[in-house]
Amino acid sequence: MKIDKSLMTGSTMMLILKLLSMEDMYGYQMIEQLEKRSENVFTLKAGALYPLLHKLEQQGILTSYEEQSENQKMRKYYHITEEGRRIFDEKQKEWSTYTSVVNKILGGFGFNEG
Amino acid sequence: MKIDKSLMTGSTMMLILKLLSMEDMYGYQMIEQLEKRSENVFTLKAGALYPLLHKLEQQGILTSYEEQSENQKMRKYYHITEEGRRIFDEKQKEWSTYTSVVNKILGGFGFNEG
DNA sequence: TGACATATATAGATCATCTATACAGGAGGG
DNA sequence: CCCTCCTGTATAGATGATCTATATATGTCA
Repeated sequence: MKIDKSLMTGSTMMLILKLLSMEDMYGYQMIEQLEKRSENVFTLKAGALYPLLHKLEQQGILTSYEEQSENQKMRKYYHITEEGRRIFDEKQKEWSTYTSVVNKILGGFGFNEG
Repeated sequence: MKIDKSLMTGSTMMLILKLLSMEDMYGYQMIEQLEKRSENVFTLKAGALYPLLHKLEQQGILTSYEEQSENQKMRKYYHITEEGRRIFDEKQKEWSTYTSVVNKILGGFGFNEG
């Protein structure tokens, strides 16, 4: 199922941090992983990802290092910092609050409740 | 708890349609309701709401009519159309898909899964 | 040779939201 | 009396995250 792109605004960074909290990854790999793990719901574009990674690196949330792949191609791996893990925890809490509030509203309520 | 505004991008319209699927409301009332029902998580700004309502009316998702309040002040009430209810159903399904996919990714997964 | 996948990168467009501001009437305090 | 705040709707311009399009470079497969 394809979903409205505007819905994922704000959760992209959290998902990237989730991936990196498990293992170091390079950009292209993150795109593939998100697509596969989400059953094609998330098709994050390269033009959105790379600027985001650069920004997170500038903010000290990620660090990067280069490594050659088997076929001699350069890959830029990203690693989450301690600060990054702290931010990730925060984002996860925000996500939980946000979704539970929306679900509560969607669940309906009587007119005399509040 | 205050959450990142970018998270709510995309769900605002759905929440407005949810409110209107229960009863006709005027703009200011929607802002108050969302704030109250969400325990201050959603503080939708007037400058965001009114242009959105106008757009939804243009698209045939809402209709509007004017009514005087007790103190003679004009209020513009909005009513959801059949088309609007159809769109709302769609949005709810998207929301459900989106959150379950994100939660699945956040739930973690082994490295040999897919 | 030509298309396609891998891999990173930037420029400019789009779109939903924000802040700031405007108008207008009523309530309350200094 | 004036100032501020609350109700109520509205628009202009800024912001910020994402998009599309494009660029570069190499490897593979037909």
